Amino acid sequence: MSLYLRCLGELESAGRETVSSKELAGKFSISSALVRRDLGLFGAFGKAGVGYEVKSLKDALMSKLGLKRAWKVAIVGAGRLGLALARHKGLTQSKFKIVAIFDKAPERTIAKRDSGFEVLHVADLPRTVKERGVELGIIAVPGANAQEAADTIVRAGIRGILNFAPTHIDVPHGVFVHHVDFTIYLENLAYYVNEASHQKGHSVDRGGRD
Amino acid sequence: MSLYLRCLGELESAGRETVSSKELAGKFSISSALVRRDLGLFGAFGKAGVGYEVKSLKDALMSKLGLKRAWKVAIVGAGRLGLALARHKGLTQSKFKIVAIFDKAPERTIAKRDSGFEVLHVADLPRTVKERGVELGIIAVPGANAQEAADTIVRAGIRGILNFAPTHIDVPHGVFVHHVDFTIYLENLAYYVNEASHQKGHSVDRGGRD
DNA sequence: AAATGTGAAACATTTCACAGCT
DNA sequence: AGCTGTGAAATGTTTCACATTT
Repeated sequence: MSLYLRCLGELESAGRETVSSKELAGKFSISSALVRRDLGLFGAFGKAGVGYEVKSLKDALMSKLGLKRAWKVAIVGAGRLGLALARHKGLTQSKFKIVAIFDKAPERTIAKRDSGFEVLHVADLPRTVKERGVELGIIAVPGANAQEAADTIVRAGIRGILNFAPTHIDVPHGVFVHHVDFTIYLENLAYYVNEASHQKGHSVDRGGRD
Repeated sequence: MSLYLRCLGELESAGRETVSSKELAGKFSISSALVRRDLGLFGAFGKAGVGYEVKSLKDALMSKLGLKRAWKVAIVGAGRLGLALARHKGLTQSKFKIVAIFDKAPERTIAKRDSGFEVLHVADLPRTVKERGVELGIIAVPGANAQEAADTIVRAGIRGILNFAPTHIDVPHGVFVHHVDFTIYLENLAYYVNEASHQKGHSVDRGGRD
């Protein structure tokens, strides 16, 4: 639930000192009780009658989520998507630092005529991962090469993978994968839009509570 | 649960005629009973002693999910990400057809020197959406412009949005949004990797059942 | 007065276990 | 024999409601 974190960041830069469970609950359409329980899992910080101190709560969450430090990330696949991710504001402004980009054919990627990214050959991956201390990997290769890419980075010692290829990848026990599948997201949207147009007046968001 | 659909597609192209709930369950590490219940929601198709006929089950799912026809999609934002999505194999090979790409400054996008995508000005969006019958929208603009982009496409009549900007967007009731936030995905991975390295031998995947 | 933290209730999801079909 | 479909149990999640703290 790092959504809370995002929210706290916004509140902090808006200059807020404290926030109540009720207010946080409102932003996600959940009950205030659930917010209190969730935050309780991180070792309770609220003051009765006042709420939670934004700054220290954010701090506690970041500790718990392992975000007090930067994480080094490598991208495999320097095609359009890989390069787009490398320069995506959401990432460049986060705790996640892209420290290397690999491709099977670095000399043929658009990185050359693009903004001068240094794209390394996958053959250099194991060594580079070790040298630069890479901890997470992003797979942005075509589906047909995804498993191969996964095998390579797992062998290099990476234990967290964000997979953008439209294919399921198998990894050994102890390695974590999050699969980002655009098509599935669109299918879900299509489903809801479809339903909504059939049954008029139907609602997915049950409206506010509390 | 369009994950089943993906699975059935694979089975079909592998030439399989039937599949049991047990086999499907294995692919997702859930119980076979749950698979049967899920599929039951779509109006039961299995034959006792045999299993489900792959082809007709896939067909039924596609009907239910509104995927018997193609869906027309527009992308707002012709930056690196927008164009990468437009050409992404996962999408181009799906039921979702990108029929227009918009940008505030189409003449400055890399589309010109790129593969000759026709990028339209956002001013043309309302008209084009109507003319081409666009039903879903993808937002691939910087965070600062995301809300503005959302307002524009909602006003044009689109009711399903896939948001790639690292910002929450507000939409009226009846419009569906799926937010794709790379940073949150990485934060989750970081959390798991962090946990796993602390408590040795910890497992997230409880292992196979059935 | 306004909020937290939490036991107990309500609700939702998942699995067990088995009758019944092919 | 092998599988489905489903009541009933088990488990997990969310909310209610209230005693307690500032």
